[in-house]
Parts: sequence; C-alpha cells; structure tokens
Amino acid sequence: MSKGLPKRSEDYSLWYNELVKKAGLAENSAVRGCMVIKPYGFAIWEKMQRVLDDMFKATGHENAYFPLFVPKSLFEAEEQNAEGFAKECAVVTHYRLQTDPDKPGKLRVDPNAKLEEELIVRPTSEAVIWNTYKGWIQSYRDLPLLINQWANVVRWEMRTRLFLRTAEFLWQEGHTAHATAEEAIAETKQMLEVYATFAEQYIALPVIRGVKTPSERFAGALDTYCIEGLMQDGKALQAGTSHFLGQNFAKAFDVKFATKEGGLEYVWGTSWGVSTRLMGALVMAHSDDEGLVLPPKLAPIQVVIVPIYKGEEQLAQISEKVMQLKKELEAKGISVKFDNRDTERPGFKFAEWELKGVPVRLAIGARDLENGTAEVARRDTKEKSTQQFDSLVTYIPALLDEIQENIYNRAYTFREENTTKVDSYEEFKQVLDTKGGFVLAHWDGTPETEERIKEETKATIRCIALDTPEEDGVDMITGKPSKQRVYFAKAY
RNA sequence: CGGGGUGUAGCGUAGCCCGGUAUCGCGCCACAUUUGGGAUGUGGAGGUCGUAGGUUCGAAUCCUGCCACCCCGACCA
Repeated sequence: MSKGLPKRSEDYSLWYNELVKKAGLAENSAVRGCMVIKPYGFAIWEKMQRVLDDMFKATGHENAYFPLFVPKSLFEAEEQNAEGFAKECAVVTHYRLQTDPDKPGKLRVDPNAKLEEELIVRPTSEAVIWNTYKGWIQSYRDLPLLINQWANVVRWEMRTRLFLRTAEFLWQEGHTAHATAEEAIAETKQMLEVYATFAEQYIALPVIRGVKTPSERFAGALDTYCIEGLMQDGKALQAGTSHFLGQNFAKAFDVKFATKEGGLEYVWGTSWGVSTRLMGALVMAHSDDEGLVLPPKLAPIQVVIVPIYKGEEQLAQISEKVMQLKKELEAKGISVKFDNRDTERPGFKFAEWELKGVPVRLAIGARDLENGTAEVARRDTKEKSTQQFDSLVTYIPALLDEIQENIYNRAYTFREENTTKVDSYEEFKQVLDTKGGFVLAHWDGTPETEERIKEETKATIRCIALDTPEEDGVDMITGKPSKQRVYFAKAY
C-alpha cells in the first residue's frame, strides 16, 4: 500500500484512476481497453447485482441467458440499431488457429477456417433476443414477456477508462415484449424508476429522471429515458437507461401475436440496462482525497475493528470482546471485519481502511478494556467519538443508516448548488467554464441548436427532466419559444 | 482513429543526448524492538531495461515495426 493519492482539486481524472487502482477495485489488463475487476471491486458489484436482481424479480422479471455472438444477418436486421453500433463492433471471422509455418512456436489464423457468416460480439443483445422472442410469442397469452439477462458486452471504444468506459463491460439488460404501446411505455418508466430508486437509496446518488432528445436516443428506440447524476468535478454521468422500442424490433424480427379479438399484431418492446459504470458513479460521487467513501448499503465491509494492543495477552483479551460483538452485529446483517493482522500497525490500518472506504471503524485498546469503551470513527465525516462498548450493538446500525443518509444529502446539496438556471448564451458559457454542473436553460427543440451548443461548448442536453414544470421562455440562442427548461452539462 | 507524451524490480524513479548489462526511495523476506494515525534497526532477496527485429565486437542507450498507458480531439453506457 503506497501513501498518497493525487488531490481531486489538482487532477480529478488522475485522482479517480489512482483511487480505483489503489483501493483495489480494478486494474488495467493485458487486453486493450479491458479491465480486471479485483475482488474488492467485484464484491461491490455483487452487492449491486443482488439488490437490482431482487428489484427486477419484485417487478415480475425472470433471468435468462442469450449467446455472446450475433450472426451478422441478425445484427443488421434492425437498421437503426445496427448502424448505431456498427462502428464499435468486435467481429469474429475465423474459428481456428494453426502453427505458423514461418515462425516456429507461433500461431496464426488458419486461412481455411473462415466463417461462412461473421459473428458479431454483442454490443447489446436486442437482435439475438428478438430473434428468439419470435419463437416464444404467438398469442396475447404469452405477453407480457419480462426477461432480464446479466451479461458482458463489448463495444470497441477508442478511449477507455476504468469502469466508466471499457471495451468489455458487465451489465444487465432487460428485454420485454407487450401487447400495447401503453403497457410498454409503463414498463419503460417503471424500470427507470427502479434505477432511480437504486441510485438514490443504495448508491446514495441523487439522479435526474428524464428523457433523451432524439439525437441522444438509443439506436432503434422511439424514446430513451435516463437517470443522470452529477459527479464532484461538475460533469454529468448517465447512470442508467430505459428504452421504449415501439414496434421496431418486432417488425425487424417479425414478432407478432394473436389478439384476444382474433387479430394479428406486432408486439411492443422495451429494453433497459445499467452497467459496471455504476461503480464509477459510486467512486466519483462520494470519495475524497483520503480514498473511497462507500455508502453502507453497498460496502462489502461495513465495520472494521482494529485492535490496539501490546503483547499476545492483550490481543487475546480484545479478541474475546470483539468476536462477541462481531457475532451480534452479524446477526443484524452487518458485515464486520476484525483486522487482527500482526504485521501492520494501527496507523497503517486506519489509513488503509479509509482508502477502502469502510463506513465505520472501531478501535479498541487497553484503555477501552478498562473503561468499557471503544473509539468509533465514521468515514464520511472523519469524526471520532468514544462510545460505551455495550451500546455498540444498537449504536452502529443507527450510525450506518445515518452515514447512508448523510452522504446522500451531501451529494444532493452538491447537485443543488451546482445546478444553475441561465437565460442567455453568454451566461450559459460562463457557468460552464467557471462552475460546471447542470445548467437549466430553454431550448427550441431543434437538433440544429443542440448540435451548435455541443460544438461550441462541449455541453450536451443530458435530458428533459420528467418533473420539470412548464415554463414559457425563449431559446437562448435562436429566440424561438420554449415550454420548459432542459438539463445541459458536460458529461462523461 | 489523428496530435503530443511515457514505458527501467511489486510501485515511483536515475541512467539514454555522448553505446561497455543498471541508481535511489518505497515495498518485499528474516530477526529483534515496537503497536491509540501510514514504526525503527540489522541482514537479505528481487531486473528478459514494454515487445519483436536491425546496426555494432558490444545496446536500457542508436534505428524500425508492434503493444500498452497518460493527456488533447473525434466516438460512446
């Protein structure tokens, strides 16, 4: 464990990168653009998965698994979708290697093993799944079809960053089919709300629920809903999307169903997903110059106990008390780590667990044994207090809840302070340059204006928020009328 | 993919211009003393100098290709 993390204020992206590596979340791999997710990072992802999976099940979805490869002919069936992803696809063209006759000990692609039809490594699974749905759906009785899959996908990105953008990433993708547009839209919105709830209650990240402009829509969707969070450097991060696909994929893959009345109609689709990018959101939303600050609900270790002792005898005395406390806390569903390593000193352990973002740290030494106390340090505020040992079993669960709430509130306050209403383009540019964050401004609804702003300021329309009140105004550039403000920001 | 930069022990680095197999710190291992905020001493181990070629008696050093990473653009969850 090396000392010192770069400061957020000095170099935010360097800070992020170093933090992810030093906290043991992930590291770069031998494969271009692909990361290794390390045990501590994966433990957080597993917690996310479990919570989300439960939420999906609670809303009636089932898990299934579809192939990694998509035959090119299927991939190109829905044109918009195919075009949208075409530039970032990994393609399998051969199925065999052979020893290279020119280079001993080396392999080469067997030129005689060319695939009849190329296979695309899925960048998303609509094509394979809708092709499958064709065989699963005949009647209105088969609907709605509510499926989720946990999988990896590959998008050949030019520039990658740990968790935020990697060539291969882990995600879940829900794919549903419905008898009516209304039902599909309701599903789209329901899953957006599931994501928003997860972001706010678990990641402790307040998010804007909104809908994307046509130019930012998912390729092949009629509408893309999203949740947008604000990171500490004032840049926005799209944390999840939910798409209303209309009948686009049903038509492309000929998925029809017999209605109750005896008619034959195309089904209506949705798809929705969140990825390991949420890990990036988690890191960037709360962490500080000392390391990670994990929300208790997602922390693999919620409480770490560091014994402070001289000699074996004292350690044994402390251990006895600690093991009992550990058991009682674990009975309440709290994960506790007793760091009784004899190879590191307390100060080192303090720093290490701070780097790893453990929400609550207890220190127990000879002094505490005498007084029947323990020192309690909380990661979010760095405050330390001395508590009666016997009260810890009730004190700690309450403290964990308080920390969860506090970091949410902190992030919420930050977002509010960094959301600015502007009415002129001058002001707009000035806010983006100096303060960053979300900028609420009127927009005339045209892709031309949106594009111009993007080119001139690098800010994009993150979304049209679902709960924005109507407000008459004029576009800050063209002066054309506008009925509501939209969220602009520079984004990841 | 275009422009710029970097690659030397687990990590951070010196050496490169001007060729003669490598410097320092942290970490690691052993022992001892330590332990309430990143310990100290003594001894020790660890290097295909990103990689593949080339030039040369000899390459970390010069030349070429490739790979990876970082920064700035274009693309994007």
